[in-house]
Amino acid sequence: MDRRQEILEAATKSFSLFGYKGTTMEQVAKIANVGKGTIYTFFSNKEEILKEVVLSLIKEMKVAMDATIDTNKSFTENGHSVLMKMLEFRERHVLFAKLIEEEKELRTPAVKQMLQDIESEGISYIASRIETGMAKGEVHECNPPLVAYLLFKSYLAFVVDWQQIHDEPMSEDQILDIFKQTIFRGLQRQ
Amino acid sequence: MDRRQEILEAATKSFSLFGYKGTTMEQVAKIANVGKGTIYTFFSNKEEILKEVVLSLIKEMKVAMDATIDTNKSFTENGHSVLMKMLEFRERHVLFAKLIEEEKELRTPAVKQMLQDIESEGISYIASRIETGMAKGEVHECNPPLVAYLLFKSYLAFVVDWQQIHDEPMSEDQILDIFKQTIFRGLQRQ
DNA sequence: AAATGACCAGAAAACCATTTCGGTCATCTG
DNA sequence: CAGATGACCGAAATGGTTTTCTGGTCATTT
Repeated sequence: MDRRQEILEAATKSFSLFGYKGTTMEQVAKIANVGKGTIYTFFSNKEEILKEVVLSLIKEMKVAMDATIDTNKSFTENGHSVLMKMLEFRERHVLFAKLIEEEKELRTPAVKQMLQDIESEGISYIASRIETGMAKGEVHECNPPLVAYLLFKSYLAFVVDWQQIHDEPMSEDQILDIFKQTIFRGLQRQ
Repeated sequence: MDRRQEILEAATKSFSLFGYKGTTMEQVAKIANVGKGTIYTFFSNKEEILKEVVLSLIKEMKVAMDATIDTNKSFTENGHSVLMKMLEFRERHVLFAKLIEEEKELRTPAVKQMLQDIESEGISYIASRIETGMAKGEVHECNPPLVAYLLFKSYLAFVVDWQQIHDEPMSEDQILDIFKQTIFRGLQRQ
């Protein structure tokens, strides 16, 4: 198998297990069964590896979001599902969750940047959903990236922030309700 | 003038200047022109002083929000003004800004708690506005605390988070637009 | 009776010796 | 001789020890 790929997989494993900071190049080399120097013939530095690993992560996330979309369902239903899937992915995907933890605890700048990139990709995805909704006439004229940003941050607030203050997490039904009563109702045409 | 009040004012000054952690009891005593021991005849400990100081801060914030409300204006207009005022207060009020900075940099637990309390008071205030809007029939039936939470978090996202990624802050007009097109439209009756 | 500041114990800071790690490159090997 | 390797380097992180600082107390003073 090609060495470049082996290194990427080794790095993914190690990042998932020990985080970015907690991963040493020696460690990656050992898992990938290559010498440390070999890594540097494929990648210019540790951060480049993280970038590439995160690129796959983003692809995975998009696949997961694509899978939730049902063309027969309404914009609201699909929008809700996609946003919930994105946030589920956030906490279930081992590497993703590890990076979030690391950003919170260690504040590793490289990790912060990566998380922003992932977030921004997620928001773009939502924006494209809004655009198709607009094209279909299901959704009012609006600025899709802004509305996508609003939706993402709002969902994040209810799914993630909420349970950090209140004892129990909000149920998905409750979340759907509140958004149907507010943002989705505002977006819906007529 | 009464010593208790002097101590509170001294503490407010010092907290504003040096933050909670950066303030020593000796410092407060000196500014208040009392002996250190005297402080403990009025307050059981440092944290109690912070709590009391924050109580005034909350009062100030409520006064500022009350002042923006114009009973002739619509729910949307008032809601927007109140939320913007709250966020303006957040960054303009010296002590408030200092506490936010301290929470971000030092993560002082006592400060985190205080900020949560302030936030929760702000949200309650919005919730009460929504209730009166509902009573007037201007706003759809809904769960005011949840909607208030949504509004607060969304405004925070556009006012605070936005400019941490994008180069320039979003203009108030843009913010009003996006909310008119989404949440406020969803809330508005007919 | 109220105020005070010297005092104490534990927390934080400062210091520094030692280790670790990302990245390089002279050497090796197939 | 092209590609792989790991010993090596300087910078950064770690950890352990000493010193300083600070919240809170309380015997003494006013």
